[in-house]
Amino acid sequence: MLVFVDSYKHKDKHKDKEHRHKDHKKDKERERLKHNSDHRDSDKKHRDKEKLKHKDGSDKPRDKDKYKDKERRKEEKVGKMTKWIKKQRREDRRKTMRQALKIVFTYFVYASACHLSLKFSIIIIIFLIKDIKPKKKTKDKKGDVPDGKKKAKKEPEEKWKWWEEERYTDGVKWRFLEHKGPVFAPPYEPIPGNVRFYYDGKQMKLSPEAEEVATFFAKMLDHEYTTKDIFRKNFFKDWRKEMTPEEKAKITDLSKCNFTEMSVYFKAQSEARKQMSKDEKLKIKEENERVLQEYGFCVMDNHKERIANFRIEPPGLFRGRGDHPKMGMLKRRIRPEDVIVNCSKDSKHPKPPPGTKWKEVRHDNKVTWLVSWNENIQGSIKYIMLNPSSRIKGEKDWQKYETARRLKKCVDRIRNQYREDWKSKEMRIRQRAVALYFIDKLALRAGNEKEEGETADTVGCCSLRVEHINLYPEKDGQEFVVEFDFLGKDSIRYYNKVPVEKRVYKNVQLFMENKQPEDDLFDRLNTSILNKHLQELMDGLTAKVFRTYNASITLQQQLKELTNPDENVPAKILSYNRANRAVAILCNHQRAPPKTFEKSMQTLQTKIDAKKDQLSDARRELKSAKADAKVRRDEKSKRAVEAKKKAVERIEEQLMKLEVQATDREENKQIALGTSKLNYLDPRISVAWCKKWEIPVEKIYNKTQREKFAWAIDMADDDYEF
DNA sequence: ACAACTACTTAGAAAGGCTGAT
DNA sequence: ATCAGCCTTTCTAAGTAGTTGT
Repeated sequence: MLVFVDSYKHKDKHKDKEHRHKDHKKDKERERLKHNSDHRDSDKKHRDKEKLKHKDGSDKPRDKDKYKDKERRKEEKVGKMTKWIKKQRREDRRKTMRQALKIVFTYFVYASACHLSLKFSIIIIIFLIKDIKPKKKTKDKKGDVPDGKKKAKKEPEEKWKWWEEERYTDGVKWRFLEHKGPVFAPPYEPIPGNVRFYYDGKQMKLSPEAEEVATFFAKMLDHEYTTKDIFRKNFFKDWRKEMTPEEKAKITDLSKCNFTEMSVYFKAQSEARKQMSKDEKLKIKEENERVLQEYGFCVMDNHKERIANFRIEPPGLFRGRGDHPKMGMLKRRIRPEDVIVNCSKDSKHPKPPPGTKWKEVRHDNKVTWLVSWNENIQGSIKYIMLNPSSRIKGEKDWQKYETARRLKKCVDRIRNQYREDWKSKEMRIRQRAVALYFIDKLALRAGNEKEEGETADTVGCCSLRVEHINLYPEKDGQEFVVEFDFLGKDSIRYYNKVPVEKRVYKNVQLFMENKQPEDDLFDRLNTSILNKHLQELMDGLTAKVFRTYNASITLQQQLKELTNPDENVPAKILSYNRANRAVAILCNHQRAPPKTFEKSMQTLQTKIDAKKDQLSDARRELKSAKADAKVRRDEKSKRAVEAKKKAVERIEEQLMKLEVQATDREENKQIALGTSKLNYLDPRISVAWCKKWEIPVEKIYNKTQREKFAWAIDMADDDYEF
């Protein structure tokens, strides 16, 4: 909670903006509440309470220019907004009119065909038209949506700026929560009779239960998973559990099972799906949209918020990452009876599908999830939660970066501290200090201990084993080199050779003494000891804060270093990507090189070559035009020279762009930028950079990312310092 | 002190779908 | 109109870290 005191101080200069904004907003709120007058009394009470909370804050003198500038920007915005709203209303009226005309027309066609009387017709028409408008109103009421959201498919007229409101401080996550519950996986559709399964060369009809599990395997037949022993063993064991006694008796060897017809059938199905007509595709799209509108949103504290994963995971075969001991196991189908629903007491509770019951309905506002269920592979709990653009996720994200910024203020002290601790008499303190040094310097993850045999064998810092490191007194001209080679999260390999300080080197040497390769390097340390220590050094400090801090500070430094003010926009963006890349490398965010990488690189090179040819042609033409102009000395040839010059410049620029693109892509071959961008880089750094160099923020963040980082885009100025 | 449980963030792969070239 | 190639979205596994119970 203390975290926010800080951030609020920082926000002082935004405050006047907030106030003006709020008045405007209040009016809107009032209007909306009028519309929703029948919507839950208690809810309204909360809102009133909330409103009271927001009234505090004082006006402090501040930088005049900035103030003016902001005001101007805001006015522009508001002006645009009203224009937009008006336009929407106009369009709505037109739409209504068109709708009415259509109904009348349709009716008349029908009426004349049926020879109905005019009087009767008029009554009917009046009735029909009357129905157009009220219908909309009921819709608005129901969804608790600021109107315009549904009518206009584009952006709703004004996004809720939750970051300008006060937060809950008492561990309460919400006061009101209403949703429709999860969407369940569609029931199993048996395959047609002509798609057969063979056991030991003979056709065999499977019971629906066994057949369903067989199809899971058949769908994965092309994947190398299905060739792995553990996968096959786990699958077969779980499959047999679904078989009838007869099937069980007969099917005893997986290698005698022939799933090819099923596999071919599913491939044909997906092919057919691709070949569907536009109309059919549109229909599916519309249906998906309908489901999204119904189940994809919830109401949390008076605001409609997007849900991240409203669909319950369908049954299938578990696919772990890396060498997972449980790969191939059957992930069972989740039924309403497995599901716990969380919502507020005074909300309209979601209904379980007809004839079913929820496992439980609870009203716990100390948590953020809407739905949970137990998963059968690891025995863990799965949740349905909100989208990253939601208040509840955004606040937390913002808070995360504020904690990292607080670390920035005391990181020197902490670094000095752990350097001191390398000399400690106590082994546990030295281990702690060395581990922390690695976490800080190399951005390693904390490394919780894991239950053996339950998951793939991966490690983080605290769980490193002797076998994961090698020591070299000297390597490649550097002294005291530690070589790391281990599998980290998602079984991604971490390989790095780092020269370290002598003291660290000696310590590691000592930690490794008299140990087997499979022994823990830090035998006196675990994540909870480390985090407890960190907590003492700074409120809210944990191991992962170092990753966030180092990632963000690296981005900021790299941007300062790499951005060349004289370069054009694409070149600046390349610099941004390079800064981003430096972070991704630090955090070891890797990806499998795209399957089409070589090819796409080649086509790009072809394009570059073609562009080069084009450029030399253009240059030649320019030369001859110049020569021509020298001889002729008339207006026309002069103009021709100018035109050629322009053409050359244009082509030069295009070539530049392509070359930049090629460099960017090549450097990005095995590196994934997305993860750091989404989870480690304070978005305000990027936003500030964009503003400073007048780069449209869309060049850096796509639509989803802009939604997630709306708070940062709104509040960061060009001079923001992490 | 620790193990087990819970809640939430971080992660890469795969699927989906858009777009510009042909 | 089609299709490849790319970016976006979805999916859900795999982490971190706090809490609870023994």
